[in-house]
Amino acid sequence: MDLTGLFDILAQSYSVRDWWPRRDDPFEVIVGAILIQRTTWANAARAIEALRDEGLLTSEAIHAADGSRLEPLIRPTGFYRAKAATLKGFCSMLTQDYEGELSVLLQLPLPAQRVVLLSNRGIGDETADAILVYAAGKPSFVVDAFTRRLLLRLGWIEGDESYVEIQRAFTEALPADANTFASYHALLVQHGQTHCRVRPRCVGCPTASLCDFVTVQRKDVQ
DNA sequence: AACCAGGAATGTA
DNA sequence: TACATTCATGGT
Repeated sequence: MDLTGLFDILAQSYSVRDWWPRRDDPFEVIVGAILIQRTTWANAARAIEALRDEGLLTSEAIHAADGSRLEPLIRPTGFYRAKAATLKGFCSMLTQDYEGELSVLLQLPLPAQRVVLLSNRGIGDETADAILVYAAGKPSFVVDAFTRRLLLRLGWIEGDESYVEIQRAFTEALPADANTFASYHALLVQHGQTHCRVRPRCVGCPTASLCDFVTVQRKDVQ
Protein backbone atom coordinates (compact mmCIF):
# COMPACT_ATOMS: atom_id res chain seq x y z
CA MET A 1 0.00 0.00 0.00
CA ASP A 2 1.21 3.48 -0.88
CA LEU A 3 -0.09 7.04 -1.02
CA THR A 4 -1.89 6.37 -4.30
CA GLY A 5 -3.65 3.35 -2.83
CA LEU A 6 -4.61 5.37 0.23
CA PHE A 7 -6.20 7.99 -2.00
CA ASP A 8 -8.31 5.31 -3.68
CA ILE A 9 -9.49 3.92 -0.35
CA LEU A 10 -10.46 7.37 0.93
CA ALA A 11 -12.10 8.32 -2.36
CA GLN A 12 -14.36 5.27 -2.07
CA SER A 13 -15.40 6.26 1.46
CA TYR A 14 -15.95 10.01 1.32
CA SER A 15 -17.33 12.58 -1.10
CA VAL A 16 -15.56 15.91 -1.34
CA ARG A 17 -17.25 17.82 -4.14
CA ASP A 18 -16.84 21.59 -3.55
CA TRP A 19 -15.23 20.94 -0.20
CA TRP A 20 -13.69 24.40 0.17
CA PRO A 21 -16.53 26.95 0.15
CA ARG A 22 -16.53 29.74 -2.48
CA ARG A 23 -13.52 28.55 -4.40
CA ASP A 24 -14.62 30.86 -7.19
CA ASP A 25 -13.63 33.86 -5.04
CA PRO A 26 -9.85 33.73 -4.41
CA PHE A 27 -9.83 36.61 -1.93
CA GLU A 28 -12.51 34.99 0.18
CA VAL A 29 -10.58 31.72 0.07
CA ILE A 30 -7.51 33.52 1.43
CA VAL A 31 -9.49 35.21 4.21
CA GLY A 32 -11.00 31.81 5.02
CA ALA A 33 -7.58 30.13 5.03
CA ILE A 34 -6.33 32.61 7.62
CA LEU A 35 -9.46 32.55 9.79
CA ILE A 36 -9.80 28.74 9.80
CA GLN A 37 -6.48 28.30 11.59
CA ARG A 38 -6.96 26.13 14.66
CA THR A 39 -10.79 26.38 14.60
CA THR A 40 -13.82 24.82 12.94
CA TRP A 41 -15.37 26.02 9.72
CA ALA A 42 -18.59 26.99 11.53
CA ASN A 43 -16.65 29.63 13.47
CA ALA A 44 -14.69 30.83 10.44
CA ALA A 45 -17.89 31.10 8.39
CA ARG A 46 -19.51 33.32 11.02
CA ALA A 47 -16.51 35.63 10.95
CA ILE A 48 -16.54 35.81 7.15
CA GLU A 49 -20.23 36.72 7.13
CA ALA A 50 -19.62 39.37 9.77
CA LEU A 51 -16.87 40.87 7.59
CA ARG A 52 -19.16 40.73 4.56
CA ASP A 53 -21.98 42.49 6.42
CA GLU A 54 -19.56 45.31 7.27
CA GLY A 55 -18.30 45.55 3.71
CA LEU A 56 -14.88 44.33 4.84
CA LEU A 57 -14.39 41.50 2.38
CA THR A 58 -12.09 43.35 -0.01
CA SER A 59 -8.37 43.98 0.33
CA GLU A 60 -8.87 47.76 0.08
CA ALA A 61 -11.44 47.78 2.90
CA ILE A 62 -9.36 45.58 5.19
CA HIS A 63 -6.23 47.57 4.44
CA ALA A 64 -8.03 50.80 5.33
CA ALA A 65 -9.89 49.40 8.33
CA ASP A 66 -8.67 49.78 11.87
CA GLY A 67 -7.52 46.60 13.59
CA SER A 68 -9.88 47.41 16.47
CA ARG A 69 -12.78 47.23 13.99
CA LEU A 70 -11.71 43.86 12.60
CA GLU A 71 -11.06 42.12 15.89
CA PRO A 72 -14.61 41.89 17.30
CA LEU A 73 -15.91 40.70 13.91
CA ILE A 74 -13.56 37.72 13.75
CA ARG A 75 -13.64 37.04 17.48
CA PRO A 76 -15.44 33.65 17.18
CA THR A 77 -12.42 32.19 15.36
CA GLY A 78 -10.11 32.66 18.34
CA PHE A 79 -6.62 34.20 18.08
CA TYR A 80 -8.56 37.21 16.82
CA ARG A 81 -5.86 39.81 17.49
CA ALA A 82 -3.22 37.82 15.65
CA LYS A 83 -5.59 36.97 12.79
CA ALA A 84 -6.70 40.59 12.39
CA ALA A 85 -3.03 41.58 12.11
CA THR A 86 -2.44 38.79 9.56
CA LEU A 87 -5.38 39.94 7.43
CA LYS A 88 -4.24 43.55 7.55
CA GLY A 89 -0.66 42.60 6.81
CA PHE A 90 -1.61 40.53 3.78
CA CYS A 91 -3.90 43.23 2.39
CA SER A 92 -1.24 45.89 2.96
CA MET A 93 1.25 43.80 1.00
CA LEU A 94 -1.32 43.46 -1.77
CA THR A 95 -1.86 47.19 -2.11
CA GLN A 96 1.81 48.13 -1.71
CA ASP A 97 3.55 45.42 -3.76
CA TYR A 98 0.83 44.37 -6.22
CA GLU A 99 -1.26 47.54 -6.63
CA GLY A 100 -4.18 45.73 -5.03
CA GLU A 101 -4.27 43.16 -7.83
CA LEU A 102 -4.57 39.73 -6.23
CA SER A 103 -4.55 38.11 -9.68
CA VAL A 104 -0.95 39.26 -10.19
CA LEU A 105 0.16 37.49 -7.04
CA LEU A 106 -1.83 34.36 -7.88
CA GLN A 107 -0.21 34.15 -11.31
CA LEU A 108 3.32 33.98 -9.93
CA PRO A 109 4.95 30.56 -10.39
CA LEU A 110 4.44 28.19 -7.47
CA PRO A 111 7.84 28.43 -5.72
CA ALA A 112 8.00 32.23 -5.90
CA GLN A 113 4.39 32.60 -4.83
CA ARG A 114 4.96 30.30 -1.86
CA VAL A 115 7.91 32.42 -0.73
CA VAL A 116 5.81 35.59 -0.96
CA LEU A 117 2.95 34.04 1.00
CA LEU A 118 5.32 32.75 3.69
CA SER A 119 6.86 36.21 4.07
CA ASN A 120 3.60 37.29 5.73
CA ARG A 121 3.54 37.06 9.50
CA GLY A 122 0.75 34.66 10.44
CA ILE A 123 0.91 32.65 7.21
CA GLY A 124 2.87 29.43 7.70
CA ASP A 125 3.40 26.34 5.55
CA GLU A 126 -0.11 24.94 5.83
CA THR A 127 -1.95 28.21 5.23
CA ALA A 128 0.35 29.07 2.32
CA ASP A 129 -0.30 25.70 0.69
CA ALA A 130 -4.06 25.98 1.24
CA ILE A 131 -3.97 29.34 -0.55
CA LEU A 132 -1.81 27.92 -3.35
CA VAL A 133 -4.13 24.97 -3.99
CA TYR A 134 -7.58 26.44 -3.36
CA ALA A 135 -7.11 30.06 -4.43
CA ALA A 136 -4.27 29.94 -6.98
CA GLY A 137 -4.87 26.46 -8.39
CA LYS A 138 -1.24 25.42 -7.95
CA PRO A 139 -0.20 21.83 -7.11
CA SER A 140 1.14 22.51 -3.60
CA PHE A 141 0.15 19.74 -1.18
CA VAL A 142 -1.39 20.73 2.17
CA VAL A 143 -0.02 18.72 5.10
CA ASP A 144 -2.23 19.11 8.16
CA ALA A 145 -2.43 17.50 11.60
CA PHE A 146 -4.90 14.86 10.39
CA THR A 147 -2.55 13.82 7.61
CA ARG A 148 0.45 13.56 9.92
CA ARG A 149 -1.56 11.59 12.46
CA LEU A 150 -2.92 9.16 9.91
CA LEU A 151 0.51 8.49 8.38
CA LEU A 152 1.87 7.94 11.89
CA ARG A 153 -0.89 5.45 12.71
CA LEU A 154 -0.36 3.68 9.40
CA GLY A 155 3.28 3.30 10.42
CA TRP A 156 4.43 5.12 7.27
CA ILE A 157 6.33 7.87 9.11
CA GLU A 158 8.30 8.05 12.35
CA GLY A 159 6.72 11.30 13.51
CA ASP A 160 9.80 13.53 13.48
CA GLU A 161 9.63 14.32 9.76
CA SER A 162 9.43 17.98 8.77
CA TYR A 163 6.43 19.51 7.02
CA VAL A 164 8.29 19.74 3.73
CA GLU A 165 9.50 16.13 3.94
CA ILE A 166 5.95 14.84 4.23
CA GLN A 167 4.83 17.19 1.49
CA ARG A 168 7.57 15.87 -0.81
CA ALA A 169 6.33 12.29 -0.31
CA PHE A 170 2.90 13.27 -1.63
CA THR A 171 4.36 15.39 -4.42
CA GLU A 172 6.54 12.53 -5.67
CA ALA A 173 3.73 9.99 -5.47
CA LEU A 174 1.07 11.98 -7.33
CA PRO A 175 0.66 13.74 -10.66
CA ALA A 176 1.35 17.49 -10.25
CA ASP A 177 -2.30 18.46 -10.52
CA ALA A 178 -3.99 21.04 -8.29
CA ASN A 179 -7.37 19.31 -8.36
CA THR A 180 -5.82 16.01 -7.33
CA PHE A 181 -3.98 17.70 -4.46
CA ALA A 182 -7.10 19.59 -3.40
CA SER A 183 -9.24 16.44 -3.43
CA TYR A 184 -6.67 14.39 -1.54
CA HIS A 185 -6.35 16.97 1.22
CA ALA A 186 -10.13 17.28 1.47
CA LEU A 187 -10.41 13.48 1.76
CA LEU A 188 -7.77 13.40 4.48
CA VAL A 189 -9.59 16.06 6.52
CA GLN A 190 -12.89 14.29 5.98
CA HIS A 191 -11.35 11.07 7.24
CA GLY A 192 -9.61 12.85 10.09
CA GLN A 193 -12.80 14.47 11.30
CA THR A 194 -14.72 11.20 11.34
CA HIS A 195 -12.17 8.53 12.29
CA CYS A 196 -8.64 9.81 12.85
CA ARG A 197 -9.07 12.31 15.66
CA VAL A 198 -6.92 12.44 18.75
CA ARG A 199 -9.72 10.50 20.39
CA PRO A 200 -10.38 8.00 17.63
CA ARG A 201 -13.64 6.52 16.47
CA CYS A 202 -12.31 3.39 14.80
CA VAL A 203 -15.72 1.82 14.16
CA GLY A 204 -16.23 1.67 10.43
CA CYS A 205 -12.87 3.28 9.66
CA PRO A 206 -11.96 2.55 6.03
CA THR A 207 -8.23 2.36 6.83
CA ALA A 208 -8.70 0.05 9.82
CA SER A 209 -7.11 -2.92 8.07
CA LEU A 210 -3.93 -0.88 7.47
CA CYS A 211 -3.78 1.04 10.71
CA ASP A 212 -1.33 0.09 13.47
CA PHE A 213 -3.20 2.29 15.91
CA VAL A 214 -6.45 0.39 15.45
CA THR A 215 -4.59 -2.88 15.89
CA VAL A 216 -3.09 -1.64 19.13
CA GLN A 217 -6.49 -0.45 20.32
CA ARG A 218 -8.07 -3.82 19.59
CA LYS A 219 -5.29 -5.64 21.44
CA ASP A 220 -5.82 -3.33 24.43
CA VAL A 221 -9.55 -3.94 24.45
CA GLN A 222 -9.35 -7.71 24.16
C1' DA B 1 11.74 22.29 21.25
C1' DA B 2 8.17 23.24 24.73
C1' DC B 3 5.00 26.74 25.17
C1' DC B 4 1.68 30.25 24.20
C1' DA B 5 -2.17 32.80 21.71
C1' DG B 6 -8.18 32.07 22.66
C1' DG B 7 -13.16 31.38 21.55
C1' DA B 8 -16.37 27.66 20.75
C1' DA B 9 -17.73 22.94 20.72
C1' DT B 10 -17.53 18.53 22.64
C1' DG B 11 -16.35 15.13 26.10
C1' DT B 12 -15.97 13.57 30.97
C1' DA B 13 -16.95 13.39 36.03
C1' DT C 1 -22.45 22.26 36.66
C1' DA C 2 -17.47 22.22 36.69
C1' DC C 3 -13.57 20.84 34.41
C1' DA C 4 -10.71 19.17 30.53
C1' DT C 5 -9.71 18.49 25.78
C1' DT C 6 -9.68 19.55 21.01
C1' DC C 7 -9.88 22.28 16.78
C1' DA C 8 -8.88 23.20 8.20
C1' DT C 9 -1.76 26.60 13.26
C1' DG C 10 1.98 29.83 13.63
C1' DG C 11 5.52 32.28 16.18
C1' DT C 12 8.84 32.46 19.78
